[in-house]
Amino acid sequence: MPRALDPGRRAPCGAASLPATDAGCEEVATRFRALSEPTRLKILRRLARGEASVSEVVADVGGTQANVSKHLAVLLSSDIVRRKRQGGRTLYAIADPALLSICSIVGEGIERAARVRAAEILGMAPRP
Amino acid sequence: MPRALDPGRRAPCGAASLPATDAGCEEVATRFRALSEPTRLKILRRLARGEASVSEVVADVGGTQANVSKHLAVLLSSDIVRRKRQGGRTLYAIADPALLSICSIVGEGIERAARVRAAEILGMAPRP
DNA sequence: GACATCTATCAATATGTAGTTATATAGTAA
DNA sequence: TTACTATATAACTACATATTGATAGATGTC
Repeated sequence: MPRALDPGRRAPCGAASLPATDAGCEEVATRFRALSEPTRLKILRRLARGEASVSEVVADVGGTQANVSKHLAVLLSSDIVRRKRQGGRTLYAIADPALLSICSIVGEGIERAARVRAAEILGMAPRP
Repeated sequence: MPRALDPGRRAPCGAASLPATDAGCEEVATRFRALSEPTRLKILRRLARGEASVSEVVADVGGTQANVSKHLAVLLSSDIVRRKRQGGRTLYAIADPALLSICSIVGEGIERAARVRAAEILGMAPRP
């Protein structure tokens, strides 16, 4: 049984938290791993503008068709994108709009960390 | 110059979105990669309960001290945790509370996908 | 039918990284 | 000083995966 039925169970309190179980940690880690490749983020950036076929993604992202197709398969198996056949083509689209919020939060965190680091370099708070 | 000053630039519209530049994609991917290991999520789950020394994290997460220390170094280099020396120990703490929201969103997405998959298995909509 | 296009997958290589063991470094206590 | 504890790092193995090229399968067109 490769997938648990209660993969993302979290702490009972209403606040945001990390997965409470080890199995939940593994499921969440798997999804983060799907988002941990620059090429896949570029693919998602293209799909954020609307559903697209594989060749359209290739034209936008670059690289070989085989590589893009495999990355799309990874995103599909993680339920990050969905696909449907349209004639001879396969149209991919983002399945979970919450992904965009996630990437925004991460981007903001990077900006904040960069500001902190810049302030340290400028002498406001020397590194311990 | 290993780090850009504007790593997470996003689209001008107020809505959440993916990084606009390729460099931004790589920075965001690096941070997602730091979150893509179950052991590191377990470490963060421990740190979410409060700052802790390396040996305390080892006692909670398991594994060898060397491995936990290396994972903490990965989280530190991604600005996900911060550390300070206290006598002979090193105390680690979560640097960016937004991480908890991110993990919650991912966990909810997994739950939603599991519900959809369960509904498909129960015959409501056979897989294409 | 033959042919072209689009997509998925296979095989092979190269790179990255998690884990272990052993060791080095730093701080504390005697 | 020596001894002990806590943490970081180096060397190594093993495994996962990103990438490419070749190819197979499916669909549409002639």
